[in-house]
Amino acid sequence: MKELPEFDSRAIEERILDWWEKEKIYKEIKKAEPKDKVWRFIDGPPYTTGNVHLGTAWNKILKDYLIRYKRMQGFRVTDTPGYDTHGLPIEVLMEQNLGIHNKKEIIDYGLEKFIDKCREHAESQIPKMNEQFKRLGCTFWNWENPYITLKNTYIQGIWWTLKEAYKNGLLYQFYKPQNCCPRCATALAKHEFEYHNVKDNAIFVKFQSVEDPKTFYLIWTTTPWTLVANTNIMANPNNEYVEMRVKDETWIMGIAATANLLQFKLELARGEEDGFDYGRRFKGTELEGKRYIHPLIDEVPYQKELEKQQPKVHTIVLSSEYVTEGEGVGLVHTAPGHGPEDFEVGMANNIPVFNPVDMHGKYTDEAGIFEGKFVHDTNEEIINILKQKNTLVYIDEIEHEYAHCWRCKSKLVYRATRQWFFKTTELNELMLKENEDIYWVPDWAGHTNFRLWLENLRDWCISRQRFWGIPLSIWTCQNEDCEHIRVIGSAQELKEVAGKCPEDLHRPHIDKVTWKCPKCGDIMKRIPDILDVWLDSGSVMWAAQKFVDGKEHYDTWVPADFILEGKDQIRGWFNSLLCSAIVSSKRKNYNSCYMHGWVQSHGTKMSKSLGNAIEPEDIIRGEVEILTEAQKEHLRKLAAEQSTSKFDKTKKKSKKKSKKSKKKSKKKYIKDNRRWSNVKGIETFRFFCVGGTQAGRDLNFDYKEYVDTFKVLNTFWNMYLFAEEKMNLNDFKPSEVTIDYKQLSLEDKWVLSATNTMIKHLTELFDKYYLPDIPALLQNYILNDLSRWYIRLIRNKIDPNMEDPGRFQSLKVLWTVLYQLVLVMAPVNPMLTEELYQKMFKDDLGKNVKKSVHLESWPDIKQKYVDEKLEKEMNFARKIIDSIRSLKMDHRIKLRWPTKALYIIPKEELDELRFIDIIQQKANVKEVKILDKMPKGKLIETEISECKLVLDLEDTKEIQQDRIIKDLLRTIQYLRKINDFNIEETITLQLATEHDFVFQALKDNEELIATKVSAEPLDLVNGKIEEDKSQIYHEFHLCLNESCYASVREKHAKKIKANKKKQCNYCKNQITKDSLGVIQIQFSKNEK
RNA sequence: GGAGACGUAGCUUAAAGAGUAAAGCACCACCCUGAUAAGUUGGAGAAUAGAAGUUCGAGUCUUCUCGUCUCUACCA
Repeated sequence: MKELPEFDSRAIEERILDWWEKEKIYKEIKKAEPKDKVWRFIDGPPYTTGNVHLGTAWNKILKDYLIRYKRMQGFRVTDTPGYDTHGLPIEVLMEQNLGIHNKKEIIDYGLEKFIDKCREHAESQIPKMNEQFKRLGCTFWNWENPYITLKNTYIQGIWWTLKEAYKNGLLYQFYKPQNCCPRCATALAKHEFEYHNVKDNAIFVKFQSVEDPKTFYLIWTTTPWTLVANTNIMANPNNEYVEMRVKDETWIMGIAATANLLQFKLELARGEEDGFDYGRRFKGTELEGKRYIHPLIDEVPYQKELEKQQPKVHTIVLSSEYVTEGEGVGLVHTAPGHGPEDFEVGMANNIPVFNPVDMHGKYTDEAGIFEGKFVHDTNEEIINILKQKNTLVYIDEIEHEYAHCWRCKSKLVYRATRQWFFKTTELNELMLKENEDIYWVPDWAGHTNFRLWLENLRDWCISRQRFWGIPLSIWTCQNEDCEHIRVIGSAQELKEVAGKCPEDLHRPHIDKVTWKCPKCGDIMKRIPDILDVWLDSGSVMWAAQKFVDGKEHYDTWVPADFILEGKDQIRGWFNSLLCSAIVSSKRKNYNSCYMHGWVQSHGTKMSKSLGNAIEPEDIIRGEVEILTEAQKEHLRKLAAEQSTSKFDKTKKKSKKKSKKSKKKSKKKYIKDNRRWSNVKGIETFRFFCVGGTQAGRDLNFDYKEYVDTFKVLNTFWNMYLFAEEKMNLNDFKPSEVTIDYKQLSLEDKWVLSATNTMIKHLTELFDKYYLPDIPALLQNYILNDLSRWYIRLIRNKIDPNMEDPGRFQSLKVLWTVLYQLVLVMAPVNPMLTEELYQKMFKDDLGKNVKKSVHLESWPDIKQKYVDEKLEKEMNFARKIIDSIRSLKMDHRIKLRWPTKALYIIPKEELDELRFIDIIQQKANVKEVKILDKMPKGKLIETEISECKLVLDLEDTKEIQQDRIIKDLLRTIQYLRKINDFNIEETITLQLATEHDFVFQALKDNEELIATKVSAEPLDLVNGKIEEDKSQIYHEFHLCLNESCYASVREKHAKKIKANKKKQCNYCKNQITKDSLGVIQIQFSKNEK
């Protein structure tokens, strides 16, 4: 057994991490893992941002728990971490770095150069992140060989998905409106939308009737720019419409909308000449086929072309589905190029899809005078034109949620484009069915949240018009009439078909691969699109599985036993995983799934712009900002403001405010640095973050709570320090003592039982993946069962001076339970437990010893030690002790003062009471008796549910002496302590008193005193001594009334000496100068 | 617009099925203490966001209101 260091978590962690590295422990772990028994875990790949924030840390730590646990349970664990490397985030970052603003500039810069930059960036972030993850204690992962989505092998795995989906008839191309990001110039899928509140102008416009120039149709829109592409008006065949007289015109609108628009918005009076009147009412069906004049027909000449192409253009069409009564004006402006519903109705009526907007959100030449303008900037111009034409009826301001790009936060534009889709709607039922079979923690994550998401799933748009991503392996014939399509499933296949395949499968190299169409002889070219990044990680199950049977062979993939991610992955990874698996293989690819929430700080989301982000390094360095309640409140307000103002340019004031507060909160400070200066390192966070919240809920990183956790680990560590010290003092050799169960004391038996029970519960929690309950269970065991109870019980016994014959058995039991605890704590706190294992246990484990605690197995539950009855009895004993302490306190009897007897009077039959000794010791009574009726005497009593508890306060000489000696001992110990005497240092002690009874008490307990305070020699004086200034001198006072002998506190003694009256706490009599006894204490340190 | 939540002491969280509203931290007092930034006992502190209903009985079930959050949408 080696000496343990003081608890400095950070220093210990760093030393252990080095040691693991140096000793190559990970290699040994992999070597020791079995071949067959596999626990298949798949890591959801974080994006290569280069920075591991607290949420990512939490995520990895939770995973690390289970990896370590399952390993101890004898599984081979798939521990390959992953990195997501493709997609817009890096492209956007590279654009910023290069000072580029759009796609065209990227092409000008050079596609190859740009993609190389992206790759370079992604690859450069990985080693950084590896190190950050390792520092969290997530060390024994396959960091040297993570799966990375940009690798060729990985890309081929995705190609396999595409090919399988195509074979299954689930990959198709379609032309329809999609939300597109104008800045990134690509289509986006629905999991890439971010909704934010924006203010827009909503306008009421009147469309002139062709049949009657004084008749107008009223429509309402929040996106004036889509009027350019308007082709129709929709009416609900079942709704009621009305011909309103408005001044000298006839306006046609839904009856439900009239009052709102005319009376309240336009403030017209009913019946007045310049007001309005109700006219003929009729059903929507009557409106079908009515022609109107497009309000921008002069500005957008192409509209005339459309009319020629299809006479139904610029007429009213019917839709009962998409026109509701309550909203707008009952007639709906329809632009099939700019809205899915418009598109659908357009298709049903054979209306051409007019989309005069390009990928960048700019009007094309088909938009006439608007050509080249950005759509969101054109709203105002269009409004002005409409005003001039006198067709604008009213402008309203409306606040609504609008979709933005998840990456660059641009407002999206709905426009028709040709995209590739997975036909996930067709497989919806299968997905729901497969989802039912997934074991979710918490249950509602899967069976409510994810189910709802799946129920609303639409076809997945997988194509993106970007550069940095996996190229779609789809080649089409350039001859438009031919329509030949070839989907490629691997590099090998490409080589066979095209005769060549580039080294690097990314763009632009892959774009150069072409071949002759086998059907028509024209050229087969790859479509220029790349894939939605989400498909990258969705295919990990087979794409990361590089070789099976020595070659790429994807369709043998095995579902993951377990995955674990945050709640944002409902729409993200959980979704893309299941979709990819169903589309390619029609089965699910994960069997159980744990979902956690987000890390919050001070009740709000952590964000850099709010200045409340806490990084793992802050925690490791112990520099976490503590906010006052007022500051927290301010933060919450700020967060609320920011979420609305971010996308609303009108609120500039609040932005300024937030800058100010940023400055304020940037200053990191620690409240009472001295007190918490040890709260450093990551182990406290590892313990805290799992139990900090329930599964699926957000983790509120509250500093106080976090520090609370530190106290648990501090006690945990000190417990080992204490045990190690006692074992060494006793010259105890664990390997030389075997536990003889029959010989054990009851408390030893109890702690063995309690330990095994705890391990049993713990194992159940781990197996059910109820992670958040784990720390609470450990904490309760560490604090309540070991530190505050068992160790206290055996403290006297294992004191080497007491030479108790049972002490070696107890020490062995202590050693055993502490060893078990190290094992079960190893997944939670891998570094601290490693230190303990190395220093305290390794030398005594004999031939079973392992090089590292992480090569050990999870402890078996020793059923022979489990004694439920004993545990119950102990609980009962503790209950009695608590009640007695409370009773003594009520009567101002110090616990230190012994009492003659405790009588237990049962209400009904009691179970056996085997812990009489412990009750006697802890309640400090001379004897415990079980009686069936109240005895007589000087008694006080209390009651618990099982029995009556009675204390007999009758004094004996022994009790009186004890009252003096116990308090005296404590006083001397205290004096030693405050004067910085070490435990092993001895003193020369003089005790003097003039009072005979007190002197006799000292005399009778001479040996005890000498031992307890290490006095060699001890000199007892029956009389007075002179104070020696060179020594430590103290006067101990006591009450001499009626043989009370209770100690009197120093401040009270002073008052009594000054002739003030004071009542004795114990005997309640007045103490005067005469009845105040004194013991003079004088001592000095002995030279060695 | 739709859906899912959430609101319990100053703070952080508990309370299957309806049955006296817990615990930890913080606070106050007393006690204890030679492993412990530890511990004991007690105190103070919540009409469980508000209102109504069902019930012998509601933090728990129902409805509404207020507040907070998340997800989602074809807001024309």
